[in-house]
Amino acid sequence: MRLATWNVNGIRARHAVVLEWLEARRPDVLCLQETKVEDDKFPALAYRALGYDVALCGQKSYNGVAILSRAPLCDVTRGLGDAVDDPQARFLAATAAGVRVMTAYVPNGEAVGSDKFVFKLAWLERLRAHLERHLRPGAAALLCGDFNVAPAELDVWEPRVFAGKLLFTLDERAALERVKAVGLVDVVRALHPGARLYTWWDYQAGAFGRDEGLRLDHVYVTPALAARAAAAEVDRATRAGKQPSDHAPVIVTFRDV
DNA sequence: ATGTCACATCTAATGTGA
Repeated sequence: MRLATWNVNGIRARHAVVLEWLEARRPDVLCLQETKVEDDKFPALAYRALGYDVALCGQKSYNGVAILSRAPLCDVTRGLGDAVDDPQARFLAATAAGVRVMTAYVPNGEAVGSDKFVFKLAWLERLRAHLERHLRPGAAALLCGDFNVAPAELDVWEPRVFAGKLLFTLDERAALERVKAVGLVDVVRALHPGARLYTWWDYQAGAFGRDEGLRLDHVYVTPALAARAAAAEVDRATRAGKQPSDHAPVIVTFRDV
């Protein structure tokens, strides 16, 4: 299985780019974040025409996640399924070819210490609790998406600039670490220890040209899947191309899945 | 230095969110 995750920053604004990319790269599964559209306005027909099944969890204007899969999707669940009354469309899970695929768009947090920052930390804890309820030891499962957290110094272009800043605070990194600690492996980092593999660059100030990026998009997998991980890449060419999202696709290949 | 996008709204310039 070849799986990709991509924060597209608006599926309608990115439709032509995503279609062209899908035709060229043909991943088995593509998880999308920040689709920014209600489900009945998602351009699902075009993806179905390319042979992809489509599962959606969207809303008007903001957030929104989707899973596209060449194998039929089953057991689709939307949201974290806890007691919190939360209208934000940020989590979707479905099973594709026997693999439980979960995708998340973690809140950005706006500013350190803000209400949205507090919500972000609480959301990560809710995500951890969801995984604890649903992940089974030995299962083939993965959690991918835009986590809006750079886990380590290697994942920010200048650690001194980012110390204590949004996306890199110790609180955010600890909350993400607790998610991972349910029993998941950061498979891109496992395959590329020591590599600078940014996935997001600010649209402003020529950040991409200067390679001033952050690694915010991650693929976490169970040990069963980690053992089958053969390759991982960040598709920087797409970020460099026309009408880019500010995030690049991350692609992971698993053998015998 | 601010530098950019996407989306919504009293369809044109502005606010919100990232």
